[in-house]
Amino acid sequence: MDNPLVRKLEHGARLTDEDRALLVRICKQPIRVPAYTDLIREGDPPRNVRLVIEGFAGRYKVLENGKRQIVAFFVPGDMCDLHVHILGEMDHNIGTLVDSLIVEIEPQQVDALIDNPRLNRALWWATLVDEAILREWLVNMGQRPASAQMGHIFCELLLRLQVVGRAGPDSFPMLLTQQELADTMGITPVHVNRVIKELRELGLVETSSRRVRIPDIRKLREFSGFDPTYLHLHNAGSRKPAAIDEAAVAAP
Amino acid sequence: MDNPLVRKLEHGARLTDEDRALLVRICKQPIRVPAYTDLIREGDPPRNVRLVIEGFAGRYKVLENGKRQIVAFFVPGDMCDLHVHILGEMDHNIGTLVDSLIVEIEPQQVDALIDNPRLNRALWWATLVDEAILREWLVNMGQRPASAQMGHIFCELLLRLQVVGRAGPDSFPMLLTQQELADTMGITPVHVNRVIKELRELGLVETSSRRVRIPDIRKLREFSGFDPTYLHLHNAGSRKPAAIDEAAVAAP
DNA sequence: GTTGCGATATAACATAAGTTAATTTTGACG
DNA sequence: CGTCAAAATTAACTTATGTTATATCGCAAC
Repeated sequence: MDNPLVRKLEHGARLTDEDRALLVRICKQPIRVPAYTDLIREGDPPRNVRLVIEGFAGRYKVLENGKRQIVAFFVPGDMCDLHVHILGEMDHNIGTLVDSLIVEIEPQQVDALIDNPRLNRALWWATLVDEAILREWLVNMGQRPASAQMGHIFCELLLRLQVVGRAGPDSFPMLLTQQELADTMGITPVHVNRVIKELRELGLVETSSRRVRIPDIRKLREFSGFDPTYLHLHNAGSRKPAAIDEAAVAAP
Repeated sequence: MDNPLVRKLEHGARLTDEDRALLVRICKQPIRVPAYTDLIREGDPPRNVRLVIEGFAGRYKVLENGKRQIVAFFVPGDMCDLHVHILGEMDHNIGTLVDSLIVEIEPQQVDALIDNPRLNRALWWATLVDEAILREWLVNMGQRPASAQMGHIFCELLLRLQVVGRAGPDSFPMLLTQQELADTMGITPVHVNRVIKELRELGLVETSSRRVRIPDIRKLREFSGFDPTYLHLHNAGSRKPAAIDEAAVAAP
């Protein structure tokens, strides 16, 4: 089972084979979307729900002065709010950051999902985790120096990508440019570069081409103040899927 | 009708008199809670849902080094996540910031709410708006200088308090200390003070004791980049309650 | 393999915000 | 009305991050 949506939602509820089959059915026929393509823009009426199958996308807002803030990442298995249609107007953009495979979920498919109590629970879990991530990003920006903030983002990405089988035990593909990391962290690209250099010199991360390796996740977690509790991967209502490096999720 | 929950949710869905009566019934017998009292702590299993009737509360996280980040305000009419119980463990604290009146909502009351389609829609609306506020705070911290960030927070508070009838046409009670504003903005209290001084000198805000007055909301909005769209107060599925100063919500 | 361009890297300098430490104001209480 | 502690204010100095500019790298297209 390599469906990222199934892999992710296993953490939110105990699913049956039928539940999984329904999820897999929904992921049929993803659309190929090039990098830097907006799926939906600020001001639009919310259309279909989008799900990332492969690739990388982000939510972002652009200010009057042209500055951009990325407020969330979408990795495989992540979808935008199931209930956006309740809001009359998008207040932010969602766009791909790399070439991606995207599924459009139609309203009646959404209904099929939320009419299923286990899937409904799993989807609520995903919503609550998305909010928790937003809160943690706020803590990250508000209280941590840029170096720790950078390390924290790397820890989070490693774990989230491991959950859906898109990362190795100590490394993950880094498809974002330093400019995009800067727009995520609220700092300049020059400073992103300085800070990555610092992490490299401290032996906390290694960067080869398009990949980040974390030789000792415990050290980087300590350095960054990363506590994975907020990702709620050890949820009571779920089984505990394997394939996540235990050091990455262990209680501090 | 002075029930803040009803006033708020009118913006999320068209309610019937019965819906309102149910909401009012739920708000019976609030508990008096002194300032600086935690309602729930990080690590706790989520208990009852909490609703603020009067006063002011906040969500916050505390770091190892003692630093605190406030990640959300609760004004009258705001409640914490209806479905927290899905998560096994709180990943943040919720506590009062001033003397408050709080309602504890029991699970069967929560069920009564979400079994009502209009209220369910209104509560989903509130959830989505809470997320939108988090995103806007992230933009605020990441991309705006502290002075604009401060102004933005004042604009948001004025509007949110007006919605529930707790603010005048151009002013609202400021019950937070500068330390608390600092913990919200991710800056030091000294800098909060500098920045408020700047806003005062620019004629953008006036502070008398325990109150913020905004003589020209248009100017402060412009200065702060505040666009109230993210609060989704002009929602298609709702009526448009009066009592909000139109300059505060008007499209930019 | 060369070319070209975006991404990364680095340097030198500028500034917003942090730190520490007084001083003054405010408001609760006797 | 006077006392006191917490909050607000201000000053002087330090530092993290921003700005601008230039140089190098890496990879895709030829």
